[in-house]
Amino acid sequence: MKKTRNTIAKTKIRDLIFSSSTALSQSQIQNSLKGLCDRVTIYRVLDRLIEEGLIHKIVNTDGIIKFASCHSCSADHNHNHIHFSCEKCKSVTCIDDVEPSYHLPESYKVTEAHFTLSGLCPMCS
Amino acid sequence: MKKTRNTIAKTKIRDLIFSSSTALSQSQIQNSLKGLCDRVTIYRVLDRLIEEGLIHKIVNTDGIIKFASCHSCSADHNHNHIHFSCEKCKSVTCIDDVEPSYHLPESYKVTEAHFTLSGLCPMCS
DNA sequence: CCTTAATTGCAACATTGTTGCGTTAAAAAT
DNA sequence: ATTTTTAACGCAACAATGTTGCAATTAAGG
Repeated sequence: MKKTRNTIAKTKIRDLIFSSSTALSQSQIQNSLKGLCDRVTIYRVLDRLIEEGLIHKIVNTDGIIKFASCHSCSADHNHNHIHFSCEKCKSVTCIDDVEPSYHLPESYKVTEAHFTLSGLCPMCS
Repeated sequence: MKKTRNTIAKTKIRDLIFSSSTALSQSQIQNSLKGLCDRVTIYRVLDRLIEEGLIHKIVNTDGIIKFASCHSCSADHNHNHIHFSCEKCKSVTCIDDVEPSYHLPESYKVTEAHFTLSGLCPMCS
């Protein structure tokens, strides 16, 4: 595959996501960077970080897209863990090591599970 | 609360959603209506139908927002059922009567569960 | 039929995300 | 250390989705 380069923007964005306890949206990242790079660059860097398997994309219950680091899933790269979305502070957190269970009619072929619980996080409750 | 009126647009949109086996997006509805009303009106009608408890909003795994009728949940109005999102035909279906199970640290207060499985639907597999 | 306020259309705007293209700058090669 | 290659960048433009204000329309009750 293509070679990738380590640029200032990429390093900063990766560090931001990895040091955050909650998932970050593109706009949150943009605000943190305070003009370090163009808006478009952030989108492209995020795409690359996903391709490289360093972060994953989360679609929140309100439709807002967030990005979080892959730590627990680095081995088999499984994103089927639970996400928690706080209705008050809007934070999105990956709850590792808790896999949801379900059952479905045979006729469906499941490849991925997206499971988000919403309510109040420990900070807000 | 405010009184609501039955308009042509509202009736048509409600019928569309109720007669569909899968959840519909705003753009799908707009295409079906073929200029019956303005784009803005569709958004406002959808908001009203949600307020009235006739339909519910689903955020799909790709971030696209869809709307489906409330049938099984009319009694206690519970939307904590599973949704299935087909990766091929992009259809979103409510799987009724199947509630997912999970467990979470005590410190979280859960009010809603959003559970979507993606893969291939019976038609596409 | 008349009244009133819920609903609509239109224009304008905001946000989010994408694409093309010429320029810049990592990182390998010399 | 300098040159070369091309990944990555900034900028402008565009597209899709959703929201808001306001004047005009119209459903529904009296």
